[in-house]
Order: sequence, then structure tokens, then C-alpha cells
Amino acid sequence: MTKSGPKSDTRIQKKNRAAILSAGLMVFSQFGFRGSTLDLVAEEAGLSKPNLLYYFRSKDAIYTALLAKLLEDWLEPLREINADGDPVEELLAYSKRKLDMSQHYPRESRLFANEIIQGAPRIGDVLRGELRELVDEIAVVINGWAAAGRINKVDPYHLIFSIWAQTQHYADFDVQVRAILGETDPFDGAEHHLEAMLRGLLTPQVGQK
Amino acid sequence: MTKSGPKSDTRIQKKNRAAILSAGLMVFSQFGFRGSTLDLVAEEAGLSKPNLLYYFRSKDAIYTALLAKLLEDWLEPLREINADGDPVEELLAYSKRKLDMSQHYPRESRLFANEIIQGAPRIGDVLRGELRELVDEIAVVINGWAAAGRINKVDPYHLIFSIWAQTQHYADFDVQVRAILGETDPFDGAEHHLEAMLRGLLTPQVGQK
DNA sequence: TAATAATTTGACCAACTGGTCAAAGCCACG
DNA sequence: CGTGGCTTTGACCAGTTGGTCAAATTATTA
Repeated sequence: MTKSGPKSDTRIQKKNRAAILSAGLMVFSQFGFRGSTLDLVAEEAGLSKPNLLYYFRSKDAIYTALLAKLLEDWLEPLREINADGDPVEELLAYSKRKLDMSQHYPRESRLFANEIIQGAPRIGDVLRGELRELVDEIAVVINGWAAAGRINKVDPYHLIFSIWAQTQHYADFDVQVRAILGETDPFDGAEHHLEAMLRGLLTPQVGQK
Repeated sequence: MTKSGPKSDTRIQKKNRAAILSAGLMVFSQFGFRGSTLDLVAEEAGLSKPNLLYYFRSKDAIYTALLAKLLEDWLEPLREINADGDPVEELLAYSKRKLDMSQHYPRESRLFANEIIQGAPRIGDVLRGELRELVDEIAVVINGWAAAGRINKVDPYHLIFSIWAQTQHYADFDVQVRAILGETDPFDGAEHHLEAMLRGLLTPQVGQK
């Protein structure tokens, strides 16, 4: 009864599905769901519109498939934070991972940003569920580090927000960053600055209030 | 020859123009230019679509009017940074101003974010022109402060990016932030965290490399 | 190579899009 | 009150939208 597309998984299917998802990422990340059209996606994928709909039930199905795939990759780095590692280095490594994602997968970042800005109509549940739980866990770890005096006392939630904000900024606001920096590559400076900022915040110091 | 709307400026005009801009801000900030429709804006404004077009030449005209108005407010806080003030306090005050804008004008922030994510087709020139010049000026000031040993050496451009990123994050990613924080108000913690982060980064310290 | 299944497409559809226009309604002021 | 300009609207238009479908084309395999 669940007729969600062709049955078998041929070579052609793999190729075309991939092409469609790639094209969809391009289009949806730039215009958001409502601002994108199937014609745009079809052209970008090099397929006809009816052919697109042979592989995906609807515009929504393409978008949803992209979001689902994205969410996995998105949450993974959070899970890699090791409670037994060196606190500052762990958080720095996490930031670096996120910054690398902004550099190498800016479209994914913008797709996510678009979805959130528009009120997260399709992933609100994930945010309030899986993501929140994950962040809560990390928050416990960070609080533990602070209680042990291994890092300064910080609000773990806002710490995580600030890492997300600063790393994703270089993908989402790429145009603005490059408008200001001109020829200079943003990511060298970004990494150094982010590290300095986090070290300044986290490195335990007696004098700091 | 420039026929851009009714001639005189009656009471009704003032009211309806304001209603349209307010409705446009609501709609465009959520769906971006391409994802928004005149029907949505008209409904939100409580006017008929032809009536909308009596006050604004086109969909584009509404959007452009909003963007122009936004850009003014957006750049103003930057101009208020005082080169003769206390460096750390000046930068902290700037951050606070930006954070307040995120709190009180989140739709403006999201409108801007949408425009940038979509490649800034209408304000690319402003970014590469006016904004860049302004940031360049502030960068000189910040470098001066660092050279005088009044703050740590930092990359002024990335410092500004990180302030933008962290403050706007609370408006643009509002849904996500609230999904994670639950009932807790984001802005109290945000202000404190931002201050701690900037003080940690900027406050001159001999030991820091 | 024939037949079967997978793939592609042109023609089409109803709903929606931004926008126009003439006519009607409304309002302020002499 | 009436009249001239401001405001509002219903009807309409051509182009675009997501999506359907039967028929044509291409691949696979017996």
C-alpha cells in the first residue's frame, strides 16, 4: 500500500535520485521551501519535471528527504564530544568541526538556516526532542567540567549557541563576510579568532569574576 | 514623470502604508522575497490586493522599501562606537545594542538574514560599499586600541563578525533556541554570556599568547 | 531477439501568481 | 449639498505553480 516510488534500486535510480537531491539542495538552500519551484530543481538536475516526480512523490518529498539526511550529519559532531577528554580541547575540536562543515557544506547550513528562520515547520519536533536531549547531555558534561574547575563557569547552553552562531555565520552570511573581507579568505581568520575567543572564555583564571 | 504612487500624504495613506509595511515585514521575514505572495501580505494588512498595489507599485517596491528602512537602523549602532571611549566598554555596549535589536526587532533581523542567505541580490552593493567602509573604519579604531595595549590583539573583522553572529542568532534561530531552553528566557543568559566571552577575549592579559 | 519492466516525456489541468483597469464608493471642503 | 479628487473593489489577464497521465522510449534479461 505504501507506494513511495519505484521498487527496485537500479543504477539509473541511484544516479538520478542523487542528482535530484543535489539539485534540490542547491535550490532549496537558496530560496527556502516556498521560494523554490520544481522547474528550478528539474532544470538544475537536468531532468524533466514529470521525470522528477517519477523519483519523488512531490516537492515536499524532495525537501523532506534533504532535511532528514541533513539532520543526521548536523547532530553527529555534538555526539563526538568526549566527556573524558581535555575540556578546552574537546570544545575547541567541536568548534573546528562545525567550522569545517560551514566551509565545506555551506549549502547544507543555509538549508538548515532557512528552515529554522521560517519557523522550523517540519523539524520542530526534532528540535524539541532529539536535539534538546542531546544538548542537555552535553550541558551536564560542561557543568561537570566547570564544577571540577577545569574550565571557567559558563552557561553551557549559551556556550553551545555561541559556537553554532559563530561557525554557521560563515556559511549563512557568506556573501556579507566576503563583501567585507574582499579577497581575504574568511576561514583562516575565523578559526584563529574562534579559538582565541573560546580559550579566553574557558581557560580557568583565578582573577576572572 | 516619476509616478510612484499617490501625490499627497493624507491620514489614510499614512495608516495604510504603515499597515502594508508592517504586514510585509511579517511575511517577507518569514518566507523571503520569493516565498512570499501579495495575497499573504494583503490579508495580513487587511486590505485587498488591488488596494495594496494602489499604495505600492509592485511586490518588489514593498520589499525594497522595507530593506531600505532596515539598512539604516542596521548600520546605525556601528556608527555609535566611540573611538575615544573605553575600548572594552564601547564594544560591550555595541554588542548590547545589537542584542537588544535581536530581542525587540527579530523580524527585521530575519528579513535581513533571508536577504543575505539568498545571495543579497538587492543589497550586495551596499554590503560591498557603505557597510564595508564602515567596518573598515571601526577596524582601524580597534587596531588602534590593540596597538595601545588597551585590549588584546584581535582580528577586528572577525571580532565584529562574531558579535553579529552571536546577537543575530537569538533572533534568526529563535525557534531553535527556545526549543532547547524551554521556558527559560534566552536574553538574560545571552547578555551575560556575550559579555563574559568578550571580556575574556579583549581584557588585556600578559600571559595570553 | 523478443518481451517485459523501467524510464522518460508531451500534453494537460486546476489553482495560484503578480498585476491591470474601469467603475464605483467615499471624503473633505467650498 | 455637490463636486472633484482620493480610495476601494470586482472582474479580469497572462504566466507560473505543483502535479497527473497515457503513451512513447529505453534498458534488461530470458
